Amino acid sequence: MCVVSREDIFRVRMFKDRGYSRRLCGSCKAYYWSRVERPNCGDTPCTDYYFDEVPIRSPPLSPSEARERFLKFFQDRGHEVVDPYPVVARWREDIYLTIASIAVFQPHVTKMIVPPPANPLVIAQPCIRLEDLGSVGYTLGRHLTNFIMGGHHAFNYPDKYVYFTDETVELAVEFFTKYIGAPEEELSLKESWWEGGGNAGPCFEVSVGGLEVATLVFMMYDVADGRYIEMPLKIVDTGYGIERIAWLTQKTPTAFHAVYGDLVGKYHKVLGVKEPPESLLRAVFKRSGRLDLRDPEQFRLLKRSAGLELDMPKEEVSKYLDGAVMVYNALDHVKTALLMLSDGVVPSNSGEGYLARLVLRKVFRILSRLGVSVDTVLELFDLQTKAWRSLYPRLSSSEDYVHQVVELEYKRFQELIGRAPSIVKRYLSKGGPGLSLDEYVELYESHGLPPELVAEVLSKLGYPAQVPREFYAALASRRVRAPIKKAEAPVVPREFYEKVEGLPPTRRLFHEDPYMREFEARVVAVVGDYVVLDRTAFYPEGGGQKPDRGRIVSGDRVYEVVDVQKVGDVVIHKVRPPPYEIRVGQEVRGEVDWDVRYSHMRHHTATHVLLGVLRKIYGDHVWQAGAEKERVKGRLDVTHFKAPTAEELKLIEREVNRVINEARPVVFKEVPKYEAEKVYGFRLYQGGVPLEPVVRVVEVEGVDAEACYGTHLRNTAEVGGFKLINVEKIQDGVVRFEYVAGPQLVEYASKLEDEIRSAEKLVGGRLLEKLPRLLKEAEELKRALSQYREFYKSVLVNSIEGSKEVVSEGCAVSVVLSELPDEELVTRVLRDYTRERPEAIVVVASGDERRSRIEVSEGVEASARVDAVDLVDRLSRAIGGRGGGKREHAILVLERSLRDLDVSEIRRVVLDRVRELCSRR
RNA sequence: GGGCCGGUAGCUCAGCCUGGAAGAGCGCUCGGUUGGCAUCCGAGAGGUCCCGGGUUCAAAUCCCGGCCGGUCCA
Repeated sequence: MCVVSREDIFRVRMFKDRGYSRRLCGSCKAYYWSRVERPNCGDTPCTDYYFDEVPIRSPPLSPSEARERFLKFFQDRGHEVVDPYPVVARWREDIYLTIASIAVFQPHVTKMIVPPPANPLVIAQPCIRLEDLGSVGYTLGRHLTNFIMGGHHAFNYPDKYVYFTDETVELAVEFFTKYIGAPEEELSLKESWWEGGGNAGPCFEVSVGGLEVATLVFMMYDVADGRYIEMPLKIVDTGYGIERIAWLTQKTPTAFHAVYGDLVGKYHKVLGVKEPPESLLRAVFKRSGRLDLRDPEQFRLLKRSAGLELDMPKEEVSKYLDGAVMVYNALDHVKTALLMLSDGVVPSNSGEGYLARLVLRKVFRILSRLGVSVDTVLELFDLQTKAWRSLYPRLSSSEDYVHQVVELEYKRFQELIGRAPSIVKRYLSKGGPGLSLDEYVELYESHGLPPELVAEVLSKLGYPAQVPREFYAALASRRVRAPIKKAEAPVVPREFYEKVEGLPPTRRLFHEDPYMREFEARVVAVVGDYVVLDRTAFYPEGGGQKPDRGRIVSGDRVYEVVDVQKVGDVVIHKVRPPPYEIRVGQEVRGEVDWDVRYSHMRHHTATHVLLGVLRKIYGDHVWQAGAEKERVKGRLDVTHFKAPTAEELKLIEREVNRVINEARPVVFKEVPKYEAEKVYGFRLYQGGVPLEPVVRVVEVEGVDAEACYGTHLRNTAEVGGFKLINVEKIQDGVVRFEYVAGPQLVEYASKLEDEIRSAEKLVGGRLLEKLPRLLKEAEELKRALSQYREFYKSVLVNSIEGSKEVVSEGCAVSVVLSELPDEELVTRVLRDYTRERPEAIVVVASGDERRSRIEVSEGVEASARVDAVDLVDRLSRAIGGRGGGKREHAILVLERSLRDLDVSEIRRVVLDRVRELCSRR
C-alpha cells in the first residue's frame, strides 16, 4: 500500500522550526504531529469534543463570515478567488453531485487537458454528500448532507512549481492560529491517506479541540486497477470545513445552531417541537463526537447517560432529543433539496433526479410524522430561501419552480402513503401470518414503504406488528455494486481507430463555413473503407446531428460518402465502392449532399431555438437530456416535471415561430473555457461538457447560447417554420419533443394528407361526416346481434329441453348439436342452464367444417356423481379428439367437421356412463 | 444504467401459484323503498384481462420479447 516513504512527505519544514513532534495515538494507532504531548491524536472518535473549552480569539462567525475570512486569508497570500460551481456536477460523467472542491477541476485540469483558471487558487464550493443521509441530526452536526468546502489548490506541473507540502501546512497553521485564533498547542495534524475519484495521496487531518476542521491532501497518484501510478501533476487539494469553522468560533452545542442561527428556533416553532434545554444539548455534545451510528444502540445509550448526568427522566430526554433530531434533519434536508432544485434538478426515479427525490422523501417522512400540511412544508422551504438568498442568488430566481416541484412531490409522496394499506393487505393475503422479513424488504424496495410505515399500517389493521430487527442489515446485504459504465458499441471498428489516431487533425471546413458545399482536399490516409482527408466540409456525426452524405470525386471516379465519423480530431469518411483506387497524396473533390445537410442545419438551429424558448417558458430546470437532428425531423428531450398541456404546446410553437420570423442572427465564437462559463454560465453545457481549453459557443441572439460543434444557419429565418409533431413524457422527469422545420413541414403535411385521403377512401366520404354514421351503424349491428343471440339462446335451450332424458333422480342428460359456430354463446347458455338445474348434464356439439367442439356442462348435483372430465375422456376414446376441464365443465376438441360427428354415438357413450354412475345406488 | 413490483369494468382491486365458464365492492342507468345520516331491495349496461410471439385441444393464468406505471439502488 505504502508507495513512498510517508514520513518524508509528512516531515514538513515548519514542524522542525516550530517544535512539532511526530507522536503515536494510543487509541487509533495513527501518527500525528503536535507541539505538545497529548493523550491521543486529538480527533474524534479518539477524544470527546472539547473545543467549547478551547479559547478562540476570533469573534463568533456565521458560515458566510467564515467563508469570507477564509477566502480573504488565501487571497491575501497570493491565491486568486474562483467562483464556485453548481452543486450538480453536470461536467462529470462519474458523479452526480459536487462532493468536494477538487471535483470542480476533475477531470479536465487533473488530467492536464485544460489549465486551471488560476494557480494557486482558492474557492468556497458548496458541496452535497448523501452518504450520511441517515446519520444527520443524531451527531448534532458532525454529519451534514450539504456544506461549503473551502479549498486552496495549487497545481504543480513538471515545468511549473507553485508550492507543495511545506507551504500548505504553514498556511493552514497560520490560518487557524493567527487568523481564527486557536492556541497552537491545541492543533493536531494526523497523518492519513486519501483516495477518491481515481486519485490518491497522503494527507493531514487538522483538528482543534476534537473537531476536525480541515484536510490537507497532497494528490500524487492515479489509481488504476489497485495500483498507484505517480502523476506528472502534483496537486495541493485542501478542504476546510466552513461550517466547522463557524461552529468552532460560535461554540454552540450543535452545528445546526451555528449554521442555521435563528432558523433553528423558527423550525421548532413551525413544526411544533419543543426545543431541548441547552444543558441537555451540552451533555449530548460532549459525547456526540464518539457516536458511531453503525450501532443503532449507541444513540439510546447516549441519551441514557446524558439523562443520568442531568438527572432527567429518560422519557423526557427521549422526547426532547427525538424531536430535535427531526428538526435538525428538516433543516439540513430542506437546504440540500433547495440547493439541488435551484440548480435545476428535476426529481425523478433515476439519475440525479432520484437523489433529489430521495432527500425530499426523507424530509417528507419526518414532516408527515409531525402531521404538517403542504403549506407548512412550503413555509420551511421559504424560510431557508430567505436565509440563504444572499449567499446563493439563484435561490431567488428558482422560487416558483421550487414551489411547484415541492408541492407536486409532496402530493406524490402522500399518494404513496395512501396506497400503503392496500399494498400491505395484498402481501398479507399471500400466506403466512403477518409479514416475513423478506416481505418487509420487498415492500420497501418495490413499493417504497419504509418498515415503520408498514408496521403502523399492520397495527391499524389489527395485526401484531414490529419492524424486524434485522431489517436494515437485510437491506444492506442486498446492496450489490453494479458497474457504472456500459460499453458502448463502437461505430468505427477498433483496428481502424488505432490506425487513424496518430494522424494530424483534420481541418474542419464545415466550421469555417457551414454553407460550403464543395471543396478540394488531399488524401491523408486510406484505412479499409474509410478515407481521411487533410480538410473536409463533411460533418461527422456528433452532438446529435447525423453525419453528412455526398460524394468524393477522384478524377473520373465517384465515391458515395455513406458515413462520416470522427476519431479524436480526425474526420473519417466511409465510402462506397471501397476506395481501392484512391492513393495517399492524391487531390480529390468533395461534394456535400446539400438537401440532407441543410435539413440537418435547420433542425439543429430549430433545436437551439426550441430549447431557449422552453427555458424561457418553464424555467432554468429545463436541460437538454438528449437530442437528434435528422433530415426528416428533429428531436429534443428535456428535463421537466410534467407533460405539457395543449395550450402550452401552442404557446411553444408560437414562440419558436416568432423567433424564426424575427430573423435573429446565429453567431459562433471560440471562447476560452473559463471566460465562456463566466459570461454564459453552465447553461452552455446542454449537450455535455467538451474537454477543451477553448469552447465553440453557438449563440442565437437573445434566445440561447450553447457550447456546440454542429453546423448552424446564419439566421433563424432560414429555419423557415416550425411545427411540433409529437410530444410525450418518455420517463419520469423527461419530456420528448419531435418537430419538423422548413420544407419538411410540407413533407409532413402531405403525408398527413395522404393518410387522411386513404382513410376517406376506406370509409367512402369525408371522415367527419362518415365516421359518426359508421359508429352509429356499428352500434346498431351490435344491438341486432345481441337480439339474434338472445333468440338463438332460446332455440338452444328448447333443443336441450327436448332431448332431455332423465336417468335417475338428480340426473338428466341432454345431448344436442348446435349448428351455429358461436362458442361463446354456447358456453354462456350452458352455464346459465346448468346453474338453475342442479340435475342437468348437458352435452353440446358445435363447430365448423374443420373443427368441432363438444362441451360438457353439469349442475351441482349431477357433477357430484358424474365427472365431466371423465365423460370427455370416454368420448375421446370412442370418437377421438383431445381435451379436458374441471368436474363440472369440460371440453373436447376434434380436428373434424361438425358434419362428421355422430350425435347418437355421443349420446350413447354419455348415457352409458351416466347410467352406470347414477343408477348404482 | 441495474434490480424488484405492478398493468383485469369508469375507480379500487380479486382471480394467476396449481391453465379449463371473466369476478367483487364502489360508481353509472332503470325500477321500487326512504325525511336525512355512504338508506335499503331488485334489475341492467359496462371488458383489446397492456401489446406481440411461443407452449397447449385450451392462456387473464405458463414461457419469451416489448410498452407503460411504480419503487429501490448506482
